[in-house]
Amino acid sequence: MEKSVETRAQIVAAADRLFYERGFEHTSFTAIADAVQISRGNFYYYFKTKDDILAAVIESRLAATRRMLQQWEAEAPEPMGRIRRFIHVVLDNGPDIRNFGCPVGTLTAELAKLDHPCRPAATALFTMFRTWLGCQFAALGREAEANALALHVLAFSQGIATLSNALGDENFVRREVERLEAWLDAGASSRSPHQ
Amino acid sequence: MEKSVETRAQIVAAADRLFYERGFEHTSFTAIADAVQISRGNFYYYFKTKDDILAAVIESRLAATRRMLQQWEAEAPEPMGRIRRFIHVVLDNGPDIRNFGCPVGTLTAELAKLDHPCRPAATALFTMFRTWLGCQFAALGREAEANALALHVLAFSQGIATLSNALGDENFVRREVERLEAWLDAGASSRSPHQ
DNA sequence: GTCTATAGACCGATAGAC
DNA sequence: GTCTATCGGTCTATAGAC
Repeated sequence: MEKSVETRAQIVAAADRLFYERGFEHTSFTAIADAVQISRGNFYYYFKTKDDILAAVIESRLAATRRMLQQWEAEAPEPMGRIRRFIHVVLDNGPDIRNFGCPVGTLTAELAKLDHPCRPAATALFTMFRTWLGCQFAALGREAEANALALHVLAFSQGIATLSNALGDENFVRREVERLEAWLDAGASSRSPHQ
Repeated sequence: MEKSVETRAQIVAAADRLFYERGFEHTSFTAIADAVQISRGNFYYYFKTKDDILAAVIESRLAATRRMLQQWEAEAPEPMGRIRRFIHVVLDNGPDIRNFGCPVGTLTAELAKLDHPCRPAATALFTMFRTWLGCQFAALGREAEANALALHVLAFSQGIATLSNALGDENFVRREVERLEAWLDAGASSRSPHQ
């Protein structure tokens, strides 16, 4: 029983990475099974369909994101520092994003095109960030616009990730991160700096 | 001969749309042939491999983009109006972007994950917009930062498109477009409005 | 009779599913 | 480990215009 839990986790971890690097559809059962070094027969003991794996991967990402946000909260007690933490993700994960884009953005885009049943679950990843960012802006006394500000930060980051992936220009990423930080700093001190 | 050119164009048009709506990999030969109402055998008379179709589709998109930019230049003689035209695309194509994302962004992201030989060609679509936007900013007297400003507008639009597709929130799109326009207006009057 | 365009049988490989 | 469907891709046959 202990072993089965571990194997399952390994499958999810391998699928998670492969879905990110190659895309969901382009990743075959065989590729996942090979990565975990188990037979395809054994594989079906854990997951019956490919959609089941995807659901598990998304659930795992949701849990991982929740943990990451909690850690950010612990490490940065002030809302500004927390938001800055989020903004810097695109720099911290620079190489991955340059190679494969944002894991959230690219997955939701793919599932939208596939009209996949797991699409809402993937969207929940976005919502989790939005809610969290919204809370930080609310804590800054911007309750009324908290959601809009959160979405702005989210969208800005997505744009950076997309172009980083397309052009591979690290300087561009740094420049835009600075721009977003400057916007953030200006906004925290004045009431409505960017209308 | 005349007929063949027309059929070829129809194939490219159908593939273009299907690649956009369903993604490149998820679109089969059969699906394209069905859309054009020709047999699969006839299909191979025009294109030998799937990559050939993709290359033709990208080339077609490049040509279409070139035409669109020229039209914008004709319709809006001033750089500011032209840039605004670009910014408004995300509103003009609202439903498509909500359903399928940005055609350029989602294609480059997919090809990056597939490590596809056509990836550079797809990136050229981005570069075409960047160059054009850069020219407009240069015409505004911002030669030194023209490229950076162009990339900012491009990234911002990509972010809007990604979140529009993920969340389907039309109000968000309008809000962010206004924000970007405000940034543009502020930037044109002052030397360096955003650092 | 040649050339263009079309159709459809057919192939090996591999996918997901059980 | 086997099954079936479908994938991208190849091949040949043929219909009609010139």
